[in-house]
Amino acid sequence: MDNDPARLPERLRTMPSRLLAQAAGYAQRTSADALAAFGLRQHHYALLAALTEFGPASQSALSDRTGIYRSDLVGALNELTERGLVARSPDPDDRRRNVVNISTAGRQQLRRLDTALRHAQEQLLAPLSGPDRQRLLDLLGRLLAGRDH
Amino acid sequence: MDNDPARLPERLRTMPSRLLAQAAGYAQRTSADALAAFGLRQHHYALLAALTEFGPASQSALSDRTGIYRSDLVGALNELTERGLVARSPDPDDRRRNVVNISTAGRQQLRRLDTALRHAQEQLLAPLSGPDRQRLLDLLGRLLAGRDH
DNA sequence: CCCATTTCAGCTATACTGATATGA
DNA sequence: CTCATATCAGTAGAGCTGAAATGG
Repeated sequence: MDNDPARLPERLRTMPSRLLAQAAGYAQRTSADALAAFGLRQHHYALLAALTEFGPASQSALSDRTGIYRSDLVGALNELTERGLVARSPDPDDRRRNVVNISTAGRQQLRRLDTALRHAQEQLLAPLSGPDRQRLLDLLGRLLAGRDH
Repeated sequence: MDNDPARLPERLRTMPSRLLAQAAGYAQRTSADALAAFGLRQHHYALLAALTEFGPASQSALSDRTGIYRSDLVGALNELTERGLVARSPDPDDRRRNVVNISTAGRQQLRRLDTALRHAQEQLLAPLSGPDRQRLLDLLGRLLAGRDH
């Protein structure tokens, strides 16, 4: 039998990319759970956020503003449309495009999601003091700013 | 046309779980690329690491020691076996079990992977000073230590 | 009988690629 | 003709669930 405590190999325990992955996985799970209570996923939230903050946009612009691939956007927008949270209409100025608008219901839903996500982040960061939270965000920001790819 | 710089909604830019996800994604990509040069993935590395650090083990024990699900382990071990990096043999003491061993070639490969991953982590952390790297790892560790799920 | 181990078959959310039809 | 847009089809790695077969 294996009565050993579940040890992790040192190589894995100390690898920065692993630690980051674990922390991010935990964070994603926490946020995803909060959104799942509304039957939505991260893509949906990102789209609602982009639409309220920047106004109506083409799918191409939404892709740029959320980082969601154009191909994945189609499905996410279909789901938001089914739920009445956004509306797609053809752009009269350029008939290749759709103009996507957030609805009143979409704005209301976004407010609820904001609250739920605020709680999720709070729970997530609970082990860290205010200054430590800021330090963490700062360090992550600097890590990302230094990317080459 | 959309000549706007690719702005991100503030909600997304400032959400801790998003920042973490982005940093982790970048880190994972960097490590995965290093492993892909050898035709391997993270699961393979984790398994080779567990086998060298803790010695031969059943698949069940390997699952505990790497966090890889038993169902996913099967395929990863098949691939390692095909490449001659590990060997599976039935456990004489418990015929439900396989004993997995790392081969000499597996040990050699692991050394090469270690080197490649060391470079990847170095590149990843390049924007941070030594003390800042330590602070980041410490903060992530504390975040993970405070989990409830 | 119940429990552990391995394997198989499947699903999910996310990231990503390539092809196609339509229109600028 | 070339380029942009939206859509569709498909791939990939990783996390996860459930069921089946075998054996303790």
